[in-house]
Amino acid sequence: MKNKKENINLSIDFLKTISERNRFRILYLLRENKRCVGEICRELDLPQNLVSHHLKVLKDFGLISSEQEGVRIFYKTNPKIIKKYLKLVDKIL
Amino acid sequence: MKNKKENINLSIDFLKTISERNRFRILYLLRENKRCVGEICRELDLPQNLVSHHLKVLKDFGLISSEQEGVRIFYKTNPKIIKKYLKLVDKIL
DNA sequence: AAAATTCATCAATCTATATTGATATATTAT
DNA sequence: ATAATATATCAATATAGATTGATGAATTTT
Repeated sequence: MKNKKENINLSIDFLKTISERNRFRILYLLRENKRCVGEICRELDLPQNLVSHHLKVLKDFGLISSEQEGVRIFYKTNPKIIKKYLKLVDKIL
Repeated sequence: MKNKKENINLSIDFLKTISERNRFRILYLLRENKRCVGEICRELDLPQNLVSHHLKVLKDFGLISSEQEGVRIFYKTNPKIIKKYLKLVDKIL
C-alpha cells in the first residue's frame, strides 16, 4: 500500500491518460475486441501516426497490451486494470 | 438514460475536469470539511485568482457547491456526484 | 464614508501536449 | 532482392487551457 501522495499522483496520471478524447475513444473501441492499428485508424477516422502515439501512451501506462500477428499488431484493453484505477480515484475523492 | 455518444462526451468532460492537478487537490481537500477560498489558497499554496478560477470550473460542472457566510464563501464537495460520474466511466470502459 | 478584507473576472502570457509531416523499421509478398 | 504493407518514431507546429497580473464587486470594520 503506497502512501497518500503517491496515490494522488498516480490517480492524476491515470485520469490524464484516459481523459484525452481520442485515447478515451480508443479504450472504448477496444473494450470488447482486439484491433490492429489500421482498424482503429479507420474506425475513429484518425491518422496512423496519431493512433500509434496514443496507443503508446496507453500501453506505457499499462492500460492496454499488444500482440503481433504477422505484419499486424493487435491491441486489447484490460478492463480490470482500468477498474482498479477507477476504484483508487473513488477511494481518494 | 442518455445515448452512448452523450455519455462518452459527459465522461470525457468529467475526467478532464478532475484530472487537472490543482482541481484534483482541491477536491481532495474539500472531501471532508468545507473551506473558504482563502483557506484553500493557504493549504495548497496557490494564488487566489487561480483558486477562484478552478473553483468556478468545478462548480460549473456541479462537483462542488458554495455558501456565503458573511464576507467569506465556503465551498464543499459532493462525493455522491463524483461517485456517480466515476460509475458512468466504469460502465463505459 | 473610507479603508480593509474576501472573492470574482478579464485579458495576456505561458506551458503542456495533441497533431502533423516526414521518415524509419519490420514483416510479408512477388 | 525488390516492392508493398503495417506500424513506430522524431521533429516541428498548433492548440487548449493553466497561470499570472491587474482590476472590480461585495461585505465588513473603523
